Amino acid sequence: MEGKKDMLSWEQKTLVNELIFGLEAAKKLQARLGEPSSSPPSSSSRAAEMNEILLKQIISSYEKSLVMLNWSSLPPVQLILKAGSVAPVTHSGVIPESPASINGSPRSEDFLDGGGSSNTHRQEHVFNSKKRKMLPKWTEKVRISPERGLEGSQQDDVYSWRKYGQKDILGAKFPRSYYRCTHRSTQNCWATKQVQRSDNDPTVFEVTYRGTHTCSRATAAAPPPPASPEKQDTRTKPQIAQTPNELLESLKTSLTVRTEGLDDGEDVFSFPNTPPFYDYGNTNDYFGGLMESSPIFDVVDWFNPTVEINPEFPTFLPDSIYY
DNA sequence: GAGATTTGACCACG
DNA sequence: CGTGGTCAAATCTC
Repeated sequence: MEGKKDMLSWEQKTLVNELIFGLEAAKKLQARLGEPSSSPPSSSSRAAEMNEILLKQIISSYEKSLVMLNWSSLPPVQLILKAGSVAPVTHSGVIPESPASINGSPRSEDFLDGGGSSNTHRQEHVFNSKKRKMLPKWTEKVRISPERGLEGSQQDDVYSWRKYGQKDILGAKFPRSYYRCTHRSTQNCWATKQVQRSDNDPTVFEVTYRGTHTCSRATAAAPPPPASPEKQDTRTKPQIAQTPNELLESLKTSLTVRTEGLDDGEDVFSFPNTPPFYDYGNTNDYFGGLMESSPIFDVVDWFNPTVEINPEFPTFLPDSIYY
């Protein structure tokens, strides 16, 4: 299974280069457009907003294309989504595979198989965990605040997650919950995420995503049971909800995503809440009070946020991030 | 009854 | 050998 790790074909490389080029160009444009201060919040901002959205879509497309090509070592994106409120809920980073890891098999259909033979199970497991290590991984922090509900990016929460485990982590006060995409078996979507409440600040949850969804989001969201993992977690679980578990439920909201600046680090721009004009397929139409998650965030989701090391988590972050 | 969660056990990795 | 991640049977909820 490892045999074919050779590099991409010339065409592929060229393609990747082109994509990267386009991506970079889009990002620059984005940086230029994104000057929050100069735009009057009212009138022109709408147009600007649109521009940003479109830009994001463009960038997102590039990124997705790259991801599809298995070329995930994208340069960090520099976007800062801002819920516009409180605490800088930070968003920590991502580390895409190292450039060197342009891994061969452009297609990951290998996992297919799914053959349910009990025998394969273990192997499948092993196999996956191996591959999983190569998946992009990033962490976001979601803060729950009594008034604002959730802060943090919820990009991925449009997807439906299924909890498959919980574990006490050494040195951590709170257990860590493991979720995987509900469509794992049906669509071979290997995206997973881990949710862990911060020791220091119980109102903050660190959500570590691994891998991007290969399932069709539209499909995923179509059956509107937007179950938020945390929510579910809370729900059936009379457990010791230390605190704002309920808030957690309302969780699915906006989050401050902070992707570190790449070019200059100074042009950060914030995203206003975006209008739900995006149509990712009928999706959960609602962003009502607590938006499910703005499509935009979805787009952004494809970016590989840069790691932002938080003083509070100096130790493990760097390490765990690199894979 | 289907699908999701809980929870103890298993496994791989460092 | 300890720890983190995943599995899977039992259980729960709708």
